[in-house]
Amino acid sequence: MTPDQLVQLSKHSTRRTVEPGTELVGESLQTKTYSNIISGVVKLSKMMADGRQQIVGLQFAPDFLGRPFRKQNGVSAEAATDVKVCSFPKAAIERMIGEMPELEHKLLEQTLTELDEARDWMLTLGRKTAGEKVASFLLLIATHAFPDNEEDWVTFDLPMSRTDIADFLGLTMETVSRQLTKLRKEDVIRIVNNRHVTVPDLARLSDKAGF
Amino acid sequence: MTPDQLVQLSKHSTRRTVEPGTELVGESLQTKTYSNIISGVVKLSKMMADGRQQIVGLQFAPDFLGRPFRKQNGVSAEAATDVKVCSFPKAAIERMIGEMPELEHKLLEQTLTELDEARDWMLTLGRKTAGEKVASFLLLIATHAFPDNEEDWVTFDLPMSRTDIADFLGLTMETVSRQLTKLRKEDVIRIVNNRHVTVPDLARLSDKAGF
DNA sequence: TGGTGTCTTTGATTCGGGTCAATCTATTTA
DNA sequence: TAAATAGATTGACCCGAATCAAAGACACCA
Repeated sequence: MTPDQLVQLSKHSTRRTVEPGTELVGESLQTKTYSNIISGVVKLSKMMADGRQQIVGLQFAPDFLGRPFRKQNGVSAEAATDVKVCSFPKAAIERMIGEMPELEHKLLEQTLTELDEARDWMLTLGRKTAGEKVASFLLLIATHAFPDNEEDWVTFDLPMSRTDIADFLGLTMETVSRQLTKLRKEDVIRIVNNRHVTVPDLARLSDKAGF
Repeated sequence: MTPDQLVQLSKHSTRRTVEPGTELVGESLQTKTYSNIISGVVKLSKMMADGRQQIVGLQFAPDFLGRPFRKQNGVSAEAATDVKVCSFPKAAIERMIGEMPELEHKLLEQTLTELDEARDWMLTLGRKTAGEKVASFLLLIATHAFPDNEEDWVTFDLPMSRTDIADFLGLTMETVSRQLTKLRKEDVIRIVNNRHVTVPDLARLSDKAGF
């Protein structure tokens, strides 16, 4: 959004910081607010009746969180890391959208981006091997953590646990762990402290991801 | 869209009917037009360098086809059945969107619907078994073919081949065939002529799909 | 200092779906 | 009517990832 729009919005806004695991949008509960992510990572997930879970998207700052004009379609949003959000009442947003067409346009742009990302991920889920999936995940985090990184290497913290990664990739925890070990042994990545990852050569990781 | 909007659009439109297999939006080629699907089914797919393919969405009448304000993100669109489309030049649409905010709103609505469907499918791809995947596919076609069917049974034609179904479900042709046979033996479905399917009890199919 | 719980890694085994190959069924063509 | 072709089914076997189980690593706290 433009600074102008943000100023307008901030009049009705409340800020808060939440811990990993906090439910931001309940699966069925009617949320009365929309939010902007200031910092941190939010995971969107769906669950089957028997408990099988699939993470269907990750949202990074400065994404918008919430569904104007829609009930939530069985998706729940939960903080993956510490997350700072800025929330406004549903009514305020919907009124503002009516007044400012650009706002709706921005929303369309973000939704189209999310749709593209969802479809990319469908290819990953449906057609890639476990090794390619894990590499794809690392690449996704690497590029989103530093969107305009120009170097051929990166270093970053994984925003989630092995179990969450598995739920994002349609694998088990054990398989994720084994594939990470494999990438580590091939020196495609280095890991310290289970969470901190260094990728010395992004092109090599990209190869492993199937591109 | 409203009849009014459609009349406006039709002034610049051209209609055509294409055969199954026709490429409607090339993966990289800059398409100059947007289209409305009048009838038929269009499949959207992504392909990896080595030929692995994933169908990432199906579009039915009266969906809109094309990406305003966007380059195509490596997705190609191809007629699955005979398809009637109504196309307009890119410039005409983008001008009209500027003039009529409702049009952009409609577009946002459709995009949100597609996003929900994509995320539902991610759960199917990532977490369901082969049997559940095939049942989910049949259910998807059944509900889209007759969106406001009130009966507990349906009968319809599959809009695509076993290979296409496999590419949609992240399976092989052979596995799709085996699972269809299994459902047939359990009398969850009946198939004549490879394409024509009857579902005598939608609730039972729904169970098989994992709901 | 040691204990407790959580997360991760590693190992052994199993199994669902893939691969390869043969057969069947329809439709088209001669 | 037969031959050719394309799509679908079925069978035998194999492999990648799941499952089950144990051990390691680390933080937190008594």
